[in-house]
Amino acid sequence: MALRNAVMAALLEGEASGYDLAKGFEASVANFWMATPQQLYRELERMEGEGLVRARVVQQERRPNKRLFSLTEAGRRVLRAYVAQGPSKPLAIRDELMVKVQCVDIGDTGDIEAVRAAVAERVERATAKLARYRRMQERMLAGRTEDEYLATADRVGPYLTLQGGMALERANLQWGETVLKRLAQRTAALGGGSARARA
Amino acid sequence: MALRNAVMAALLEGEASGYDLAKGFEASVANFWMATPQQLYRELERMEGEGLVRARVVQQERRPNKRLFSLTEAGRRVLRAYVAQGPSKPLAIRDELMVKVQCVDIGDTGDIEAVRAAVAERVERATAKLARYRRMQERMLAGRTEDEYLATADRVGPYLTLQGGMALERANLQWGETVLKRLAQRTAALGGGSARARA
DNA sequence: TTGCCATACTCAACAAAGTGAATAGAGTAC
DNA sequence: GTACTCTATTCACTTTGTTGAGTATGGCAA
Repeated sequence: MALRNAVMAALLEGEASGYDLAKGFEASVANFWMATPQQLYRELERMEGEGLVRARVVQQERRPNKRLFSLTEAGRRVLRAYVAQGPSKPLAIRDELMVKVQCVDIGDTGDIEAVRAAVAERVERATAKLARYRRMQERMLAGRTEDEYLATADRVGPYLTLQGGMALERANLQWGETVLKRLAQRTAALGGGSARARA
Repeated sequence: MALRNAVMAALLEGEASGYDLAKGFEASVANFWMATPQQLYRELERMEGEGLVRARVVQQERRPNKRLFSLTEAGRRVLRAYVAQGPSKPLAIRDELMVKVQCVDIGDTGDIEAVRAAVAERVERATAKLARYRRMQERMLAGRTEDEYLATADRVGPYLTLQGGMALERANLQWGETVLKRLAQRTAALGGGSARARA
C-alpha cells in the first residue's frame, strides 16, 4: 500500500495512463520508486475501486484506446494525510551490484574482472542518468536561476526530488570510479592479469 | 531468489546465526540489502535444504541454543556463478521520503512543515550512519592508509561496499541540507509561517 | 518482584511485488 | 512481406515481503 502513494504523487503532475506511468513513471517519480507495468495497472484498478483515482477512456484512432487516470478529491485527501503523518520508512535499497562487490574476493582475477565490468556498467548508466537529469533541470529552470525558480514556481517538489536523483547518481558515479581504480590496482597486484590459485 | 545471494555474501565473513544476520546483517551487507528476521530464517531454511549452507547447533548455557550457518562448497560455487554472470538488476530504491517531498506543494505551509520534519529526520539518520561507517572504516584500516590496506588485505569487498554506503549517506546528507534550506525559504515566502489558502 | 529488554528462534496468514506471456493494431526498417 | 518495435493493456502465477503473535531463558533496573 505504499506504491499507491507514489502513483498519486505522479498523478499530481496531471492525467496519465497506466502505460504513461509504466515508462518512466512520469519521468520524475521513477527516480525513487520503481514499479513494473503490471504493478501499476493492478494498483490503478484497486485505487479506482476505492475512489482515489478516476479513469477516463480516450478513444484513439491509430492506437489502442487508453484510460487516463487522474486524482480525485478523495485521493488528494488521502495523499495529504499520508504526507502529514509521522515517520516514513527509512529507505529501502536493494543493490545486486553491491552484493557482487562484496563478493569480489571470492575467486580469482576472473571474478574481479566480472565485478569490474558490472561496476563499469553502473558508472555508464549513472553518467547517462545524470545527463538526463541535467536536461530535465534545464527544462524546468527555463533560463531562470535556481533561486528565481524556487521563489516563483507553483510546485517545487519535482525539482527537489530531481535534485535528490542527481545527488544519488553523483554518489554512484564517484563511488564507481574509485572502485574501478581500486579493482584495476588489485588485478595488477594479484599477478598482472594472469590466473591465480582459487580461494 | 536474490536475498539468498546477499545472505551468502554475508556468510563470506564467517558463520552467523539467523539472529546475527537479522540485526545488522553482519553489519556490512545491511547497507545495501534490507531484510526482516522472518525473511532471513525462511531463506536460511530453504538454503539449507538446497545444500547452500550448513547449520551447526551451538549449545549455550544462559541463552537459547543457536544454529550457526556457514557457506558450503556448493553455496560458494553458486555465489561465484552469480558474481560471474551477466548484468545485474539496475538497483531498486523505494523512498517514502522522496514521495513526500514530491508532494510538498499539495497543501498549505503545514504540509511543508511536515515534509521539513521528515527531511530533518533523514539528515539526522544520515549523519549518524555516516559516523558509524567512519568508525567501521577506521577499525578496518587499523592505522594503515587506504592504499596499504587495499594492497595487503585478503578481502577488499567489504571495504568497497562500505565506501558505497558512505557515498550514499553523504549524498543524502548534502541533499537533505539543501532541501531544508529551500523549504525554509519557501515557508517564509508563503506567508512567514501563518496559514495560507488550500490548493 | 514485576516488568522490560536482549537473545534466539518458529509459525501462520496475508499483502505486495515480480515474472512471463498473451492480445492486438499500426508504424517502420530491411 | 516479414520481422520488429511501439502503444496499451490484461491474465495467471510465483516469489517476496510484512505483520503479529508465540515460546523460552536470563539479566537488569525500578
